Amino acid sequence: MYEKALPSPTTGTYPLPSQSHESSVPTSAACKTEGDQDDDVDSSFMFKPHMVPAQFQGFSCVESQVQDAVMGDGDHQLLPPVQPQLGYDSQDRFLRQNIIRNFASNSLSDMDVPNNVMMGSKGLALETSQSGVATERAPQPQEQVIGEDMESKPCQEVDQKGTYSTSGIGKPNEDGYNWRKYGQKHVKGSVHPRSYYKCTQPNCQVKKKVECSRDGQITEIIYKGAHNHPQPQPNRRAGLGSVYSSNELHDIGEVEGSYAEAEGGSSWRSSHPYGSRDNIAGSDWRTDGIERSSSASVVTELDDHLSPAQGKHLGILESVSTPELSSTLASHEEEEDRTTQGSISLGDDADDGESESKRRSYYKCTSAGCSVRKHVERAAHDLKYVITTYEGKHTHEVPVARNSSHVSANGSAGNASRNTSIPKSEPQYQDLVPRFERKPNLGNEFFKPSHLGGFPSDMKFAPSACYDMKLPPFQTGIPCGSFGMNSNVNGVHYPASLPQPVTPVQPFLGVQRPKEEDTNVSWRGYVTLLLLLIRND
DNA sequence: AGCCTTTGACCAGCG
DNA sequence: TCGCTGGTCAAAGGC
Repeated sequence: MYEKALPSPTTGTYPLPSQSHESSVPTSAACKTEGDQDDDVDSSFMFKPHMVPAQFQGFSCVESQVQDAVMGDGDHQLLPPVQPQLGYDSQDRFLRQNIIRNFASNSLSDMDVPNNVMMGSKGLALETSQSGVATERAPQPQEQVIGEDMESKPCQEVDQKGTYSTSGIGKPNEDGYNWRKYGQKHVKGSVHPRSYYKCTQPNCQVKKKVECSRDGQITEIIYKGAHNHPQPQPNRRAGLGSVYSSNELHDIGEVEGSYAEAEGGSSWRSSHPYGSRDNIAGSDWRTDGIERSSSASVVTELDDHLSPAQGKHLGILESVSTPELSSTLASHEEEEDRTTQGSISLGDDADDGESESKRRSYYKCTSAGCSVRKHVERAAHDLKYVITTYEGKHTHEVPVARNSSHVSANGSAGNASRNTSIPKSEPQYQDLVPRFERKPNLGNEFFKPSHLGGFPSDMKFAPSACYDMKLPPFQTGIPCGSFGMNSNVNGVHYPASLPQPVTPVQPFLGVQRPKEEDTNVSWRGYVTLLLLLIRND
């Protein structure tokens, strides 16, 4: 089971909404290769074709093509199999497995989505930084809408009394420890019941609170305390198949994903506690706390008796791993967060890359009345992959100011006045030049704005900013031209108009940060670049 | 028999 | 002091 763990914490794991209004998107016909994929969602970080919403199929198609280009063997696995590795994010696995179950149990037809719910506009953005193998994520369910409907098909069992039953859904012991449920309450302010678990180890005082949505997804896990014992062997009757090393738990609290990337020309609010509450690079990225909707949020409460050193270690885990971010997103609240949230397993040697890979940021569009969200995360399997999931449909037009500005190579934005918290010189990031001066003739529906961030198809875009691409620098110093980029690789044709990046490229190990100029239209650049990079991966 | 979940009751903190 | 709320206890029952 774990040997097939998905490379991304949330890939292929969300119930997929109907995509009623995305009829313009090429579907399976154009991405037929997707249909050949293995049904085992665990194995290959991919989606069942019938579960892929139309708009995602578009991306899936891109990925398939890309994968063909990369692998050249017809294997449409989007990503290489993930080998079991010690220290792999247990939370990711935990959530992943949980979500996988839901994903597997939910087809599009199973979703009862009210017409007034903009689930159909959920978009999927493919982002890549260097090697360019795109990752994709299924849309996150809008728990507030779908999950609330008891009349819809709840994945979570509801017993005869109408109460929740957490049994069989995201077993709380899937983090590798054995837990005994000692209570359940319906807390105020949450639509989901909260279950209380204790570690079954005699002298272990670790507790955790788990909230599950009706569709069975764990929306929140709060750990309290630290295990004083090694992880038990997975021979218990419950939680079979959940084998997490004890040091995986150190990741549980690490949802403090803090990189953000502004796109769509909209303002975003990060739900991440470390999120870019500042107007990072010009977009209104704000944090609004732990996201509790679709994908789970996991917060670890540090036990009171944690030593200062331990607490310090936590801070290291969350900040040092992403120094760029710390430099740009630090705030007094961050310090506070560090003291209240963290990982449990304190003695582990946290791999910086691994920690970084688990950083998961949530953003909300700050435009009034606009409920669009996006979720940016780094794929767990490979830090080079950044996964952005869009949820909802913008109800407003793209802020003009953000479309009309360009970013200089050093990251300073044209609308620098909005970037008061961000150093104008941003060595970690740079535009991938050249910007497109004209539209790449992709001729692909996938790149319609409506599929890239949920903007209405009739959204107007500022041409001048259409193809700005914001990508992190590459370290290799190898000009893209040396990658042998051409318009036809492995039989995959790439539009001749695709830009030929000429800047040195470096592996992206940092965090992408939002940029004001990252308009929705720049996503085209992302996708285009994706193709370019993957060809030369 | 042991372990677990369920669930109503109880307790403590807080405004 | 009271009511609200979150957290915990413990009996009952299931597996």
